Amino acid sequence: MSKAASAPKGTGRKPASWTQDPEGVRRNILTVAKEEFVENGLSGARVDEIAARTATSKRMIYYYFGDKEGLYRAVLEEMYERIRGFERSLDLASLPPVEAMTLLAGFTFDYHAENPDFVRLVMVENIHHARHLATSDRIAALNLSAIDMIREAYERGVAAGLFRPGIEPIDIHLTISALAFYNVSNRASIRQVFGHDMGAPEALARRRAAAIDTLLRMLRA
Amino acid sequence: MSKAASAPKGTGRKPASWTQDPEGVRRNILTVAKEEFVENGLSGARVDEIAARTATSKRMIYYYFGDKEGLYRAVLEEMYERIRGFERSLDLASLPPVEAMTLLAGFTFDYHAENPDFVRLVMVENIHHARHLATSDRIAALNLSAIDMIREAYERGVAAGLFRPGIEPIDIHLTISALAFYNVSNRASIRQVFGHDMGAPEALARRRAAAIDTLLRMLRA
DNA sequence: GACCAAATGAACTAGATGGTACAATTAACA
DNA sequence: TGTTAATTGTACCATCTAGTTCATTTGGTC
Repeated sequence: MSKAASAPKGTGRKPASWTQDPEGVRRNILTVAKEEFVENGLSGARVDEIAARTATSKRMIYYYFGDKEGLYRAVLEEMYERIRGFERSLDLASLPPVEAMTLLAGFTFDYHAENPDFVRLVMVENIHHARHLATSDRIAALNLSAIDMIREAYERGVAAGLFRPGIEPIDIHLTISALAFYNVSNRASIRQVFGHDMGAPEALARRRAAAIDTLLRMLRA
Repeated sequence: MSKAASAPKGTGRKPASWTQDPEGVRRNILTVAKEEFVENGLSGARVDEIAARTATSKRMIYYYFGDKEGLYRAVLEEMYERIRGFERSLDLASLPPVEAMTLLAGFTFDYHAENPDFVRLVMVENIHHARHLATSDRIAALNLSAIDMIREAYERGVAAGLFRPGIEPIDIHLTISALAFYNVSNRASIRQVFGHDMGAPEALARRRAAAIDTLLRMLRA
């Protein structure tokens, strides 16, 4: 990936003579930082630990990101921008209403299941009352469009007599998200309390089908 | 509540001559600790801060709970035991299937909405991979019976031709919990990203109705 | 009222942690 | 080739933090 990350592996120390690679260093830091924040949260993550696992030094973290919170915010912003990219790639408008909703629910479920890192970071951010989302210009400029996409497909469905009227698009989104989010976010406690492993392929597949089915039943006229 | 907590308010220091009150001190510590862990998580909470807000001293925290994790575990155990108590108070078996499910979904939704502290602690514990739930004997002995209650009501519903067969009780539980948990756990980020305040009474009421309705539609034959 | 275990107070500490000072090296460009 | 801003390395520090030491007081028991 990044030049810096692939350069000196064994020692962890750069040679006396090195080559500049701002972007590489930045990426390398972000990658490691994400893992740390995902695993330990904002308060639990250690700057020294991040620095140690990096191909560069603690000095550079502060050079590029200012402080620990700045680094955390950068990680958060990157993650949300990534989602935004996936979201844009979905073309619900070209599908019939029921298929559009099925696709959206399935995609949302899969994205959460395949990206527990995302789920964990959102949990961490919520523990902190989304204070960093609130103060990030990059995220404010993002304009997540999930709700608009849902509204469009839903209204087509209502017009076609497939969906019952009177449902708020935000409620559709919340239902989809809740079902996708919960069994990733709470996988550990569910396993402890009920002895049920949500990570197992069969459990996951059944849950996926249930999520889609639940959504469609909620929408149907 | 506790004698210790109500004794010397202004100064925070006990008089030269004090009276022993083990249970009061214990309760006082647990109450303050819960607030701190709920607000800042396990890593973010500060033992000194907890001690300062207590009517007693840091010394007593370590005397009664061993270490920070011991205190956290005690808070967690108390919370789960409280849930268990509420759970037992529900008498689904004496209600018709549909009413039983409606009651359970409504109760679960309300409990989460009214106890964001509970939701936040569960989030914190999941960030830590439920490691403390796993090592707690008190919680292992709890035998949460939600699943059994659901199975009983569900099977009666199927027998009466009201519910469709083939649904796993755990899936019913997961659907109920997900819908109740998500809009409390993710309230902050939802508000930032979508500008939608889940705490507002109307939003909450609509969401409550949607949760119950969604569950019943999922179950109906 | 002497004795002892339980309960409590006050001060202290070793190590961790976020952050910095200072200096050196590199790369772009006149 | 000399100048300069952007990058990077090394060593360091002030403060915070979990946990402890040592001594004292209380309340029950014989």
